[in-house]
Amino acid sequence: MPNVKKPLPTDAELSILNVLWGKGPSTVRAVFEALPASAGYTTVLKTMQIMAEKGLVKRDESERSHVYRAAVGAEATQERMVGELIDKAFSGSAAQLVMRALESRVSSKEELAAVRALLEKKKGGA
Amino acid sequence: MPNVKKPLPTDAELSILNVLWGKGPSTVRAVFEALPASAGYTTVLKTMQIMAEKGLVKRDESERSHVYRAAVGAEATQERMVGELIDKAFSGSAAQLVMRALESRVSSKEELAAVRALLEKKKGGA
DNA sequence: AGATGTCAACGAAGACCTTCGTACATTCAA
DNA sequence: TTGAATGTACGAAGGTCTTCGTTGACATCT
Repeated sequence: MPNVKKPLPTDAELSILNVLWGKGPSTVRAVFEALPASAGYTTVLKTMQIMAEKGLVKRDESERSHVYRAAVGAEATQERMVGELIDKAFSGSAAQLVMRALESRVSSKEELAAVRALLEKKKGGA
Repeated sequence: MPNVKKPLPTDAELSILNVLWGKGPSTVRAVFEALPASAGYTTVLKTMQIMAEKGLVKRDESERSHVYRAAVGAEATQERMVGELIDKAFSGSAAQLVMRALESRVSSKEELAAVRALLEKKKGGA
């Protein structure tokens, strides 16, 4: 389906995608109001227009207030961004990145348990 | 000692830091030749000069060929970069990033074992 | 109808990054 | 001493990203 390679989102674009992923299809105003206190309305609008050009979001223009929805998945995007960081900063070693993240950031018991469970699954599985 | 906050390295800067971290203090030419096939010599030089201004590297000018060494640690830099990604793309959850990395990238038995060992240490420790 | 508010569109500015041409100094060899 | 090689320094171009002012269309309220 994705016949064209979509670029990774920039910082501003990612913060907008986070809103769309959380709230579903939204108008520019809704996104603008959901954002902490960042930029002005026209800045958000402009960024979303650029995102539409890039294919990161789809736009429904049937109403006067256009409705935008994410055109890239959260998981796929996270995966690509992590992969990029692994290649750039960890010589391609996912395990190194994982250990650096676990060492430097405290995680709750529940989160650590989830990671352990995933590791067990990988052990048993492939 | 780091009285000023050093910015995170850009992509080109990070590739240079990777060389310095691996080979130790080096001249521009040595770095240039260690880099895959990326940019021209003056591009590498310019980038390293900018890095010196930013405080990412230190420069020894006592010889005609200046010798540069990394002024930021590999681990600390990796830690900050991972942290930034966690905040931007994973709502601050390190565990989520870890799981995404483990799911999407194959790791060797040894690497997975190392991650498990780290988790056990965290379990027993704090 | 006229005033007011909301919206998309456009253009441009400012910051940063990457790239490289050019200039100038130094070293070394013929 | 002249010329080639090697080095730093400088400046500028081209790209991307973020930001926002302004404009014109449309809607709504009085």
